Amino acid sequence: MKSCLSVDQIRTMLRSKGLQVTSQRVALCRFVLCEADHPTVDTVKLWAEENDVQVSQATVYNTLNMLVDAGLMKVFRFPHSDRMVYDNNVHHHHHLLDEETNHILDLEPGQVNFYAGLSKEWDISEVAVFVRAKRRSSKMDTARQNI
Amino acid sequence: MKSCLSVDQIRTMLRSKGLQVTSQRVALCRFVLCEADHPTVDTVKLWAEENDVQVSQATVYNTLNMLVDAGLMKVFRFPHSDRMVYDNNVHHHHHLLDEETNHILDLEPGQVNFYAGLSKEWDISEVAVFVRAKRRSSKMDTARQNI
DNA sequence: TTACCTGCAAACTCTTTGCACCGCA
DNA sequence: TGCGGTGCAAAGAGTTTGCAGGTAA
Repeated sequence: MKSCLSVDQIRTMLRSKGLQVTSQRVALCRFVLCEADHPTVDTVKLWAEENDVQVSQATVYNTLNMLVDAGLMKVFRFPHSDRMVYDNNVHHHHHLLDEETNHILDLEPGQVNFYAGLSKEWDISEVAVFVRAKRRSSKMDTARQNI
Repeated sequence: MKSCLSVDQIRTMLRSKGLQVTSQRVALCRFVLCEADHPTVDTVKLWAEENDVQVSQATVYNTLNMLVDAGLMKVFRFPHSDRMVYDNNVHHHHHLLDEETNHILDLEPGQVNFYAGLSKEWDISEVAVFVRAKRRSSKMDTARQNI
């Protein structure tokens, strides 16, 4: 999760991308670029209602998709859900689903080592790894698994 | 892709799962369990129309979901599409999307080696790997990549 | 002032469900 | 004949779009 951005930083960021600054956009950006963790449209709409940010569902969709188009967020469709999931981590990474809380955690590429025995005729452009797991204890270590 | 099943084999298979045998089910099973390659409901409905198999869209959905419930197929939701994708390979495996044809190919677990540097507190229950790739030549070899 | 953003509602897409009819056993 | 499968249509869920009015620059 990124450290929180000020309103001015958000305004500057939007302008630098050629996007108009509106109160709804600033409010949503502060939430989805800083506070929120893999939000869906529902999460964002609910947050807005609870924080007296007046915004319609359509504007939530439009704003999130605008941020994706501007390269400030990514959007994913995961196997466990039929909702679009937005992510303020725009770098290449993978995902882990905590099966108990249904929360998504980012896995940095360095945490995942992958070897594909593919024919060289295949030019891999992207690999997406989605791990489902449950927490069991707190010992730090690494685990090797064949999948 | 499995070798094709006879009508009698399909009837026997359905009965052994306690499922009633109907002409629509036999026809759809022959297609989705043998011929079809990662079909969606649309693919199946289109095939039915082109092959004079009279079946409604609802029955296609119901039949495919019945086969999934019976353990004869799996269903996936992939990142590149908002459609359910059905698969007659019910064993654990991964997927490769041919970005040019949009076809899905199965990757057997042995083709994919995966090492996750997770804390031991995580008990991994499933790993799904989704590879996007383009074909480039025909030399057989293996490729190592960090993801 | 003008371009474009917002809110609302309706449209759209994909999937599921309800119900009368029909077919398998 | 009876259970349950089928077809049709409608309902649901999630997302996108069209348009009138409002706001930023």
